[in-house]
Amino acid sequence: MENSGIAKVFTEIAELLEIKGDDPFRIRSYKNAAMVVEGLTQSLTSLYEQGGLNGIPGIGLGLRQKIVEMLETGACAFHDELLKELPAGLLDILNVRGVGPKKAALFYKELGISTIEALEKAAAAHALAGLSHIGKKTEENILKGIMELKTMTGRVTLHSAMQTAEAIIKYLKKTTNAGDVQPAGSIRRWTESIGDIDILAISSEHERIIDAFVRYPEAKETVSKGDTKAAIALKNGLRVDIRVLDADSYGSAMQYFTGSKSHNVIIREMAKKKGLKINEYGVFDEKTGERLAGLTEADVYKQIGLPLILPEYREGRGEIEAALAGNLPKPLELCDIRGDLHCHTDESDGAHSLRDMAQEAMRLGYEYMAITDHSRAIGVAHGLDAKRALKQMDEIDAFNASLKKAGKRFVVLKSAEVDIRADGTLDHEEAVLGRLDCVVGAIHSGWNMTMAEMTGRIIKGLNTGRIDILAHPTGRLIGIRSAYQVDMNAIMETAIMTGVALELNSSPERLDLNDVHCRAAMEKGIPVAISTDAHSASQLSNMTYGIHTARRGWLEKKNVLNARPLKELLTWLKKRRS
DNA sequence: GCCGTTTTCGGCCCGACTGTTTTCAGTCG
Repeated sequence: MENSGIAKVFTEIAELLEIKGDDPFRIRSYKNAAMVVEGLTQSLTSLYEQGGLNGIPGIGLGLRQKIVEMLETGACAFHDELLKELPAGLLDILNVRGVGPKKAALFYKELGISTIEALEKAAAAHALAGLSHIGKKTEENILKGIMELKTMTGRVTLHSAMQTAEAIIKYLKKTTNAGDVQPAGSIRRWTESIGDIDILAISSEHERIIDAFVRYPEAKETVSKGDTKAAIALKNGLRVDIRVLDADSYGSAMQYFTGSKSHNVIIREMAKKKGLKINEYGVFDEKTGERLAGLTEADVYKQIGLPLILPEYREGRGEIEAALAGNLPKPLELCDIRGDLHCHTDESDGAHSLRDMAQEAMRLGYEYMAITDHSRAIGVAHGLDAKRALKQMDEIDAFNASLKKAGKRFVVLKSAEVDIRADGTLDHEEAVLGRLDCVVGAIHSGWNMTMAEMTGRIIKGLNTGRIDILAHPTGRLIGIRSAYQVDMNAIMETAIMTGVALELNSSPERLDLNDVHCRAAMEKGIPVAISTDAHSASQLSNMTYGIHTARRGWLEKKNVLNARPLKELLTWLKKRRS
């Protein structure tokens, strides 16, 4: 079993125990374990083989035994037992907004409801009202919740959520006198996809802000509305939460509202041990009630003996332990990037010429860029055959010469995004490969290959010794296409052996490597190339998404191939060719 | 079920909003 499968079992156990009304703290342990497993940089299988299952925080004896059981047998007896007691359909019912474990248990016990369809029927027939604490309004909300589930857009890319958030913030600033309105939550942590948008507004006129918010023209309905918080559902299906607080609570409010939940739970536990209480209003002495901090986030962290932890690190994945030990990564900055190593021109499927792309790269302050047009296997992208590739290289040489003559300190690297064919061979001949400064290998076909086939294909490609960077290593498109089946651990081991760098593709639809893979690469000492895969000049600025994803993976400047100055990069490339 | 310079037993984050109630349970983040 893979980590994600094990995490899913733990989540389901937690949910089933909730429906059963089990000990809430036991439930929390299972939920926490699911998140811990999800954030591990190594597969549990390999940890188990190396005897490394001990010492994972949040995984004690009981959970460890269940992990071993799942690795050895592929199933968890406790999970199976619970599913014999309770129908699996109850887990679906929990996805209906407004229905939690208590109501699901009530409907099941009293009416035998165990599927969403049955729940919908019962609500429509007014069979629910009359049960304890259930009235007409609850029935309406359940029907609404089911409708919402059916038409749900699901999660959206960070990029799309940011645009929506910006529009709402602009509207609020225009229509009210809010001092400060900012995105918080997962947007501020730069998670790869967003389930709902969180906005924090600082103002003393709470009511005015809330009123304006629920009247937002793109809002389909008001989900909830109170004195300090409200929620709306947008016409596009996204949900937006707002919280309005006074200026002196800015730091604590931002800290609270940025999350993540697991990070905040740890922070508050730490505070409690120190006799403090942290909420969105500030940090308080638990005994005297005296307010000790709240104006800035740094003050909040300082009260519990921590330095300010950047939002990207706040996932409850060891950042607090690292902060205590003074081992937090030095945050990567956009200005650390010296060049882009994956860009297309109108020679293949890009929109702009070599010259236009280079000019934009220079404007961004880069020292270099690699032009990586497709190889011929990508027919739809007008991929280059040997003749065209060699001709493009001549053009790049001439262009570089003209830059040098003009006194410009900028170099275009002769490069290509070469397909690794289904049989593991490369889609350019030696005459082309031998003349390139930098070779980016990529998979663009055969999505249905088995894990063994795909992994073998990529490993064979890397073992040709011709590939310098493996582009978008898992091939996923966020919310559109899941990653192909591939053993990333084996790929990384091959990358170490062959000295190949892995790409963090900064396109908001890709972000591939993802954060967890980035961290694994960092731990293994594999250099990561943060590239945009730009198909137009403006897409070169997608680098920002790569930077923040890299931060989420704890990458530092020293881990990033294209944070190296040109001279060092060329030395690295040359060494690989000798 | 986890965890420990207050504890190996007894703790385990915190608050807002809704709908159902006559003071609060359930849900959510």
